[in-house]
Amino acid sequence: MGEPRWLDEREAAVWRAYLAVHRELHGALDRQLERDSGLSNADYALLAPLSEAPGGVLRSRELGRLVGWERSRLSHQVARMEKRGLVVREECAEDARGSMVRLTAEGRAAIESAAPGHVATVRRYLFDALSAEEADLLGRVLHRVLDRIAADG
Amino acid sequence: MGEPRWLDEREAAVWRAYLAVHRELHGALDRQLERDSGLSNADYALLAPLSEAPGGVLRSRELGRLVGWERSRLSHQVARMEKRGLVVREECAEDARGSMVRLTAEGRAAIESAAPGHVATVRRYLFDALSAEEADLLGRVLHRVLDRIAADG
DNA sequence: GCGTGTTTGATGACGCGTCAACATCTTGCT
DNA sequence: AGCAAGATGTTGACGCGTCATCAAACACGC
Repeated sequence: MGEPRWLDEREAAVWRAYLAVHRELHGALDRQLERDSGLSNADYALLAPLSEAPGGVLRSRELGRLVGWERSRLSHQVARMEKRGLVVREECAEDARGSMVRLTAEGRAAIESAAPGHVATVRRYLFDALSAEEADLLGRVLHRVLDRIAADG
Repeated sequence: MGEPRWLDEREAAVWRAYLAVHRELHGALDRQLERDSGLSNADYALLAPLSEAPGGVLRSRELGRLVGWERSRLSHQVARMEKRGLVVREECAEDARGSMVRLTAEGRAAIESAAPGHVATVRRYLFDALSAEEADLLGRVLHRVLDRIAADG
């Protein structure tokens, strides 16, 4: 870390644009979800995999793996959602340490009412702005970045 | 919003990769800053423009404009940073409503010690993974997305 | 001058996210 | 069996971010 290579003007502009997109897109999605169905991004992130799981039930660990969250974050979010009746926690039969997270009828109704608008927003702001080739390239670049971060640990 | 066009598998994969990059990159930068200099991403975001401003002073409104934050967020963050001695708030001479945010010596020392490692991390995880052409394309795509979001309001 | 509407900023409440500490259970080694 | 080590989840504290609300001060028309 002796002599850093600073970002040149092009790179700095890309970085600022990335930060701005992060901020604006996250904000827009959050506002759209909240307005249309009273859900947050965090709610949606958990409801989506739960709604696709057989029976609407997932082991907590598996849910965490699917969304890429650590245990504490997941536990807090599930606690908030349980308080609002979107999910319930149940004991895990195979492993007494574990806990199962089950979608309630209310939770399923919420995700089903929220999904179309959410997807439409992602499409309008992101994919409608990209050609198919650009989307593919973006995907490749993103995976490359993920690999580099994962390689460090 | 009657019949939504769902994301196809390629698009869904790109979207998941975007969310993952967002999560991992933000986390990696946050950990690196915290470890190396006791700063957070939010601290860094404010210290950077302040350190480049003449005299290390900026009007609150201007600082908010530079980082793209709303007033409340900025006010909270400046309050936290003032408590830790990184900045001080002063009255604004030209406009009695306003407030000036001034970098302290401690704040300047913090940003100067943090910057090389922060830039190195951004470079290692993002720009070292991209060719120059890819970085340019990414910049164009990001600006297009920003324009679409801004167009909606 | 005097209202009226706008701009600037601060604050409290609440949800989100991380870290450290903890409790409990499983696994595997001896 | 017994014990150490690891896995799974929860909790409390604290920083981050948004929204709604408030207060103070400017701007502008009258």
